[in-house]
Amino acid sequence: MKNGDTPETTRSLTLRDVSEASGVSEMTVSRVLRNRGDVSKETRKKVLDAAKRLGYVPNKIAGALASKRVNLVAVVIPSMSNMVFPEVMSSISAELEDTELQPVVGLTNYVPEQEEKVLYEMLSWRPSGVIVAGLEHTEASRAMLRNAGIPVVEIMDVDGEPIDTAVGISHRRAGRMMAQAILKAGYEHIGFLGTKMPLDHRARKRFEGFTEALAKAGCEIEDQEFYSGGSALKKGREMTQAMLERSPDLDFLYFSNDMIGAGGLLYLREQGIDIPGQIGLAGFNGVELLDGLPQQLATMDACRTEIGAIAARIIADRTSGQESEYGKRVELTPKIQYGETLKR
Amino acid sequence: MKNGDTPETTRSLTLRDVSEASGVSEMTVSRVLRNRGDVSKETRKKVLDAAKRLGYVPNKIAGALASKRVNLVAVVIPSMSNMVFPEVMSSISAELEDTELQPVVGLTNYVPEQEEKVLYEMLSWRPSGVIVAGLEHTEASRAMLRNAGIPVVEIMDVDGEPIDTAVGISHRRAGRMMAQAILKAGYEHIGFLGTKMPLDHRARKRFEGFTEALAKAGCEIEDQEFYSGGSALKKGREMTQAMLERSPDLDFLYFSNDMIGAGGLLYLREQGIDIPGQIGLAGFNGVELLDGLPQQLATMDACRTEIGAIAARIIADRTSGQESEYGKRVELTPKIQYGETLKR
DNA sequence: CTGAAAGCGCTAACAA
DNA sequence: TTGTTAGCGCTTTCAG
Repeated sequence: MKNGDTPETTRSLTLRDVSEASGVSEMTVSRVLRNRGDVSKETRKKVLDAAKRLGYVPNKIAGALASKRVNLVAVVIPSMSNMVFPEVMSSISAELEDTELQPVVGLTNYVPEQEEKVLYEMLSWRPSGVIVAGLEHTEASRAMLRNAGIPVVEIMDVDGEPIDTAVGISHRRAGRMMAQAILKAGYEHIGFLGTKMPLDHRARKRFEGFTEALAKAGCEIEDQEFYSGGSALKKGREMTQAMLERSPDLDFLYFSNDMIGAGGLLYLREQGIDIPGQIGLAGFNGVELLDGLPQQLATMDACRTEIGAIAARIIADRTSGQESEYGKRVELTPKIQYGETLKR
Repeated sequence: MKNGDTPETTRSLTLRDVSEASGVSEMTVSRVLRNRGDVSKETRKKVLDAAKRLGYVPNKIAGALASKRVNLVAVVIPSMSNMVFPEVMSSISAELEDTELQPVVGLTNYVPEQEEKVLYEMLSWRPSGVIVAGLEHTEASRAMLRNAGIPVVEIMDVDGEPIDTAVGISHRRAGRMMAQAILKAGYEHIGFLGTKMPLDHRARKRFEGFTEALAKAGCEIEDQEFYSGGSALKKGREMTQAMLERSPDLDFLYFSNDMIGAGGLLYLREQGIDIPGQIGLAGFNGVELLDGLPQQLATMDACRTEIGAIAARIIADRTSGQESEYGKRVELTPKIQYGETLKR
């Protein structure tokens, strides 16, 4: 003991070190550190003191191997750049806050093969559950998830067959709802502006639902334009300008997300165009950002916060062996927010 | 074998299962699966086939314990709600892409005690390195990090004493630079609008640098206002309105972030105020979002992308035993973007 | 209330 | 090129 308490070596401290420093068996030290079983007040104190003095940090790797319990929840999402996903992450984190569980993120960039790799990677840590965005996966991914023997919650979308449990909204229905609202308001010449992302299935489904509902009313999209990359706000501006120069008769623009919608809104106002009289606008997502624009953009809430919370809750419940109050498919209902750019 | 290949049990497959299924020793199976050592083509194939057929997913917990190597990098940041952090995350992820390393995030909500907890939690997984936002930590956190025996990179800020390595900008200097640019442009009556976050040390330092540089020129902030929560764009509007009603003589507003700056900008334009003639504006962060506003807001790039990339590189280099090209303190230089709201 | 023994699933190090 | 033997640091289980 004469050379002090600071370990000069690079080797991490072990239970054994604490055991020796406190004169208590490893087993009891372990019990104290995990608050398990009965330990006398004195031994408890001895152990805690020693652990703190040495700066002991337990090794979860070893713990997990021995106990076969890993308190991690794998969360697999496309990206961090689309504000939507950090937001679900936040709500998952919040919901898991007062459980033992800890979320761990993996990114797929919307590429199925990358998703497969990430899932493999994450499953090899034997997490307690998986939350993954979307219902579309490679067959290998589905097999992995099915065989993992842990709860799997697919989020954001319910249009499809879940592996285990799905929590989200129907994007097809969301598209349909918006189409109906637009038609009901009397708009007839509709343009669509979106992202060029064949692998964004939710955007695709919204688009399909949208055109389908229009078709049912004998209406058709008269112009459309897709972008990729760059500042969404700016793209919204540019695309709106381009589209209106090309198709000046349009009286409504449906944007696949709020940011490009906001860009279009700013542009049209600058042109002195009357919104929603001359042209109506709508976006999608209901991002908080919209509060503060000169005019409130019509949009539709994607229920991201509830989705994250419910998904996390399902994993937490199933992990702790509780009967979950949710079924195999939890469909939330997005609400249209008319804002000030869509007549009622 | 007659009951098929799909495991009905909940127990995960082990190396041993693959070993038995392929008639090759566990050790060799392990070698094949990790591409280590020489293995004959045939055995390799046998093993790979068996592994794929069974759907074997290696157990990294056991692997890590045995090899004492964990390819995780702990990334500890305040939150996901401030776009800035998902952005650094993205660049860390990208930089780590073609290494063995995998980032794992932990959130602190700007609370030092929570940071301490998160660090403890993460360190207990024995990661290969830690990237943590900021230089301010509890003494216990610093001790943990110091004793962890792994590379620790503190990011976003260099104003202070790093535990190991710091990569970022000097926010004090950033504040000073902006003050100088504003004075040089001839503005004299300056208001400050920011977030009410005593624990956001970077914002605080910018503010300090800002007022310090003003003071040196015999100038003083004439009004200030702080907000918390809500839509930043909207808050920017409201605060700007409130401040100008209170202090109509101001000729410059310095916002602590771009979103509230954008709110202010939109509001002032609606009021028909001449920017930057009558009033100048500046924000901070250089978020891409700004492209697309009716007028380009003056701001200052916080170098987030480079910071993430460099931090990740440092960890990757040190982990692979390479000599890193970076020193103990990497100070990047933010550049003022004058945009169209600050006279030159 | 405390301790001793066994082993989680894998890999390092050595042997064949 | 392949296999064998010991653990990695902890927890489970069972005995005191």
